[in-house]
Amino acid sequence: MDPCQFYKCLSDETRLKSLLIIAELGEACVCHLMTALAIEQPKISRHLAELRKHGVVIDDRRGKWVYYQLHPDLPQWAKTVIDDTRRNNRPYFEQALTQLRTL
Amino acid sequence: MDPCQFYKCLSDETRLKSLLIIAELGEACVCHLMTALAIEQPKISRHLAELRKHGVVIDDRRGKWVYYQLHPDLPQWAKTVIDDTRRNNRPYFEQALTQLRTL
DNA sequence: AACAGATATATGAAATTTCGCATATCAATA
DNA sequence: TATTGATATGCGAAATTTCATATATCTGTT
Repeated sequence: MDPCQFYKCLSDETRLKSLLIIAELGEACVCHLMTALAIEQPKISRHLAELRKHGVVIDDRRGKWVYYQLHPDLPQWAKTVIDDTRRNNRPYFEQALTQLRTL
Repeated sequence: MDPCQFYKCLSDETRLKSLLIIAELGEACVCHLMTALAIEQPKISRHLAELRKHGVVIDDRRGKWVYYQLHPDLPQWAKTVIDDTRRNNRPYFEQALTQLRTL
């Protein structure tokens, strides 16, 4: 995992918030992230594809839904970075979590 | 410190390697970074200006040289991210450190 | 097989980032 | 103050990223 490439993955609001939500909940499907972030489906799919392409997440199709999780082989330092960010920036994605609970 | 903005700062090779070198050594001046990374002066200066603009580093002029350090008010989580990256990706910037020692 | 819901991808335009080169600024010293 | 070494910035071109829209794919159901 090239650190610069990893940080490019985190350097977009849609991707970063998606990752933080996925890390917080353990997993999230596309329709959840659409609601949480209030964005269009192609946009979230394209950003998730980017994260998948670089080994940051894996996808898991269950029927019509596709669930995303952090990649289990993500290096420990990268997991630590995500977790550190998640625990210390709650206000950054709190509203997305709140929106998600309306489902 | 907006986490997405912070990661944008880390998402360029010149900026990331500069930051890791600065974190490793405590401080570094522009001419050191030019040698370490083998890049032109205007390029390194512009990237350092970007880091300064977003509160990631501070500059300290001593005579003709300008030394850069991590911003002392950088949030702890951000310092932890940089340090975690530095300790676990030594090969990523090892050659730059080696080049630096030739001075 | 036809259909509907959920997700992925193709494509071209718009926005942003990065770069190279020229030039400006700043500090020490002759 | 003229000069030199070190660093910063202005600017247009090139490269990269992001987006909206349309369309394709995949799955479960009728």
